[in-house]
Amino acid sequence: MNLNHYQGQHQTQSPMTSAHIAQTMTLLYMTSTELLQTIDVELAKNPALELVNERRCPMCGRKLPPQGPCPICSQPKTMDPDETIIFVSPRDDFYSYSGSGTTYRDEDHEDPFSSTNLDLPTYVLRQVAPELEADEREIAAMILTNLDEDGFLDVEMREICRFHHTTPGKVEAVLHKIQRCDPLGVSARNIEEALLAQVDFLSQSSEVPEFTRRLIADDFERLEKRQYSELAKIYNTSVQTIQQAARFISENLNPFPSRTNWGSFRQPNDNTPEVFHQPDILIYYLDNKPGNPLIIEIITPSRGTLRLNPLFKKALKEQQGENQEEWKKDIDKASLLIKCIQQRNNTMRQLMERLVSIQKSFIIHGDVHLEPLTRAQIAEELEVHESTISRAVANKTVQLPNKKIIPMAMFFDRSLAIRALMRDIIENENSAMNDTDIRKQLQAHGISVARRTVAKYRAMEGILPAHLRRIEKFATA
DNA sequence: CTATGGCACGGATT
DNA sequence: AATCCGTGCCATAG
Repeated sequence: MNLNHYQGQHQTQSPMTSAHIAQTMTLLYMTSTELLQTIDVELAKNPALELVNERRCPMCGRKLPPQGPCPICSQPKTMDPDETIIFVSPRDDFYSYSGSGTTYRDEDHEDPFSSTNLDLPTYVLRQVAPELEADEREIAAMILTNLDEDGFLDVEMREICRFHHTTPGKVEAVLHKIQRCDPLGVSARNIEEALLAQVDFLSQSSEVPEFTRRLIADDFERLEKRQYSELAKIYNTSVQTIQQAARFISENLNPFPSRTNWGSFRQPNDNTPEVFHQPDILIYYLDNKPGNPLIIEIITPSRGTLRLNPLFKKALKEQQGENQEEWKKDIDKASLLIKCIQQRNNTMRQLMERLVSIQKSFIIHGDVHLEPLTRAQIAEELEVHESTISRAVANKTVQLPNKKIIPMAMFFDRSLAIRALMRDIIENENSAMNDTDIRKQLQAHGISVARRTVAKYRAMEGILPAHLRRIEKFATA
């Protein structure tokens, strides 16, 4: 409520312009990682914008200690488990909070933000350089300057060899070392290579399911097409084993590692499995104790507080130079950005407030409890345009109390609950049921879907058809 | 003959 | 306007 004071001031002073709306839309569409990059770019080229080394709560404006969220806004008033606390949290420990570990190595204790100040080639070169001989460094430099926007190698091996008068073997060796840097898999020649680098790294510290490496290396095409039963035959193993590996791959590996910190906006039409590393929103129990109130933390990237540079403003007033027009523009742009970021935070907060209150039991108890919900419904309740909600949801990810990172769009999945229920039914079946039987079971739970739809859901969940399940589950019965 | 997957259509959603 | 999703119809494998 005090928030409205804070925001209202700005809004009444200068009414919405079309530029304002346009920028709010763009910012809303961005994930917190992308927002961070945008702010960095803007800081670099706009002298009117200033980053002061002082953290302030984005909601109430209070000064904050160097670490952590606003102690007032994030403080629950009661310990009532029905209470939820929502706050916008300025964070700079971008790499550590998601806990995924795939893209960040502990070895380099550099300031995590060194990566955002450097460009990708320099950042990677600094990591490998100590391990390389002088001639190898030149090769590494050539490799790193020939990366495409996704961090993939965009030059033929032959060309590198010719240029440096060296053997493919030597280039391979350098390439291999580079690929083991952060972001893991950078400079790969294809997705498979990037994934393999990550598998190798993960298998040092944790268990990786059987066949994972071989699947990526030898049968990536079939894997992408999800031909699990075929693969099972080739590897002479059960379909479950293959599915486990596939699941591991899509949950833990990132086909475009360089996008996590560097890449430009992602293409939504990828058919490659999506992987999420840096959530935009965290949901957890207070003190991580189930039963405690839920905490909703909306991440906004910051290393300090953005504001208009007061010196710059003063200089503008005093000096009547010919640059005045330019400077005026800079100031307008800077204040616009600041305002739009506030608006973005505000919208996200309102959205999450509704979303959590509707889907609370999904968050706590799992997939089966997801309420059917459309973006349009939320838009109506919040009295904003549908497209606003669409943008706010698009590309965002949420970390649930069980540490799973899911796309925010999952809150609007119409069939998730049904599919989860279907899973349950099939897991507890006494004999392999065909799709028609499953349909009947679902109907008993008050859900009526067509037989054909059951088949589709089964396929989505990677569950085998009845006659194959008979063999897998009820062997020779 | 039965169970399932492919294709395509239409309505809902974004 | 574009995309997603549930469904019906039909071919085919078992």
